[in-house]
Amino acid sequence: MASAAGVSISTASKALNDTGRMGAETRERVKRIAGEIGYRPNALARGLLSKRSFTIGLLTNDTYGRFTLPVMAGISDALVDHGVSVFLCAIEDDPALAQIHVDAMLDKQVDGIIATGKRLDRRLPVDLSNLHVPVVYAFTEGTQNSVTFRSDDEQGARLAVEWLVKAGRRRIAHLTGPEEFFSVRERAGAYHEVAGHCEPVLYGVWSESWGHEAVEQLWKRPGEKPDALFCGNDQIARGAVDALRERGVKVPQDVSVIGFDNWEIVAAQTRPPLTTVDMELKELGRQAGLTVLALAEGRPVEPGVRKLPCRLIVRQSCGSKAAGECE
Amino acid sequence: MASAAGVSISTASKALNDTGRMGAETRERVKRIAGEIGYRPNALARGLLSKRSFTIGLLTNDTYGRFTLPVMAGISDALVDHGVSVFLCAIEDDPALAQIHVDAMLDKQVDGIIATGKRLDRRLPVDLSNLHVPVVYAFTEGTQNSVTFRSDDEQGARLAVEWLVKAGRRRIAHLTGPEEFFSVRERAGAYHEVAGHCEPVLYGVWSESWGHEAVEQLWKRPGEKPDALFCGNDQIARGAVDALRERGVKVPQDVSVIGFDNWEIVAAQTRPPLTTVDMELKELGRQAGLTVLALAEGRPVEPGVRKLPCRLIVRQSCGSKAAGECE
DNA sequence: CGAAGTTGGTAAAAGCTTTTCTCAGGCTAC
DNA sequence: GTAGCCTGAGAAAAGCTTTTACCAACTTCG
Repeated sequence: MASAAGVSISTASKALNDTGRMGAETRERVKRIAGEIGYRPNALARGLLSKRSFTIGLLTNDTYGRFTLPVMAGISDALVDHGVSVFLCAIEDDPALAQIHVDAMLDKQVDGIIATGKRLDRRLPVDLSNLHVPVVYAFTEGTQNSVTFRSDDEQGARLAVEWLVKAGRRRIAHLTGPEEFFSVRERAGAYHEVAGHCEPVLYGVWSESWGHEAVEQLWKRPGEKPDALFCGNDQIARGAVDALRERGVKVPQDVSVIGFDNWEIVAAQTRPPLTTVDMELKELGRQAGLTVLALAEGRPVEPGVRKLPCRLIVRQSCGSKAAGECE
Repeated sequence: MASAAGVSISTASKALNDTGRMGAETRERVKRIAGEIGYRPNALARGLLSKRSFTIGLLTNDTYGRFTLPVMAGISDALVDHGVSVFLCAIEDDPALAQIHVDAMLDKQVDGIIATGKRLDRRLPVDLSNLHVPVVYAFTEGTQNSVTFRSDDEQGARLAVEWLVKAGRRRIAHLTGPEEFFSVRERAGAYHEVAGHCEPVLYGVWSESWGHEAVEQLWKRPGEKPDALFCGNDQIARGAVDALRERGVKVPQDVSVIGFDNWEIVAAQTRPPLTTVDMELKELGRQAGLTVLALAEGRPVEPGVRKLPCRLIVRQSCGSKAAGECE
């Protein structure tokens, strides 16, 4: 114990926390000795008293970590300065497992829970609505009166299509995932608003092979071919780019392609590298982290859904305006 | 408090923990009431006394999560039954950040730490050798007298090359990553042992474009072309397969290709899907978790490096023996 | 010089469990 | 009938911090 090294016991606490009255010299001495012997207060004991464990839980059903990892990075980034550590709990759509993890976190007196997933329109398989700790939802559907952070897919899609239009493209097709996904419908809606109904929307699945196949379908049709493809995610875009290359269609000279997600492993390795929409998941995580912290500290937070803007990542699959490759 | 509902205070503890002497009827009653009011003991208070927090830390510098996520899944899988939760700390090769996370974990009295990374021959940028909690290394280089789990890359490579040989391939080339990687040298060594020195080893970088370029190099050379490629990872393999397709070389009919890592997003989306070597990282995580738990409980564990066997995942890029496609 | 205020520090309680000790009452046995 | 034992349950301590209350000594002022 640090106090043994110094002179007292409760004085040590006050010295280290800069509270209470005491001689400046005593305070300094205690601090110095504490530093020398590497004293660090026991967070368990502290938490027992303060009702704050400086710990939060991150619950996710995203096994691949495609969405969870950036969110986690943002949370951790925002909270490490506040001394908060994060329990990561991967529940694989298994309600029983989810409940076990939630119980374990509550037992450990987490200050709050962030729920995240892989889909904006699905709930985690566990009810978090009546916990006595704050819950924030990020990239998953929240409950009534909760705080939910999500990407603004409509704005992201608009960004992409407007970029294509500005580049002079007029026959912009949209290849995307299953229509039952909320974000698919949102992105398609924005696409229609900006591009009109000149080209069809092709719904499919989230895979490269679907992107490949969709291009086959489009190019087999009679009449003019699209001069741009806005794809629902990077995998579809990659499949599309591969299919175009095999057909001898040049990207970006003949056709511009834009993806969605900015999943580097896919987007950056495509030839040419994909221009794509980044959902800024790290920023989303950062805000979710700060919000759950605010709630844990009792600061008021307005409930509701916060849409965070996406950002266009320009690579070579579309060419840059500056370089004039899109023209 | 549960005791208020029941009759006493310390009796409640004994009832719930099945310790001490007391009437069977009392014990049952306390348990029943505890269940009814949903009483759950405070893990902080319990940990303060027992010196066990039922919490461990996972330290990683693998930002993508390619290696960390499966390891984490294994750890969590093994430890959730024991009531242990996991702090995930992503340090990005930043010693200061790493130290902050380690300190935070120690403050929170973690029962142990698992260090993991993205490379077998690199240390994390923080010294964990003299902590007063057990440390286990998984997929990263450990310290003297530590327990380290790693994949048996030699055995994995042998598995792959033997499979090619059994399939009748004789001119097996090896495209791989930078020679300074320990696992690259180990895999190349095993390759040489099994395949002889019939074909060269092409060292490069861990990217698709290198796989692509390596195939160009090989096929530009005069003389017979390889009839199989053993690639250092799935990305290289994917680049190679793409290059072969563009040259009109059929996979797996003309050339068999095997990758390494079984990174599903790459391996399964390649056309044809890649046969590849899986390092069984989840199992590795499971064992690391059980080991750190054993150490935390004071059970003796032999120090040293444990190599875990890899497994061959057969997809279509090599054809299966059974289907006779490799012949 | 005595009363009031200031200063520097300690003692104690609280937070929640678990474990050990103690105690009161009922029982057995001599 | 009483000494000793067993049983069931409560009291208390420990684990580590923080906070509040308190106390002794010293200073200041009338």
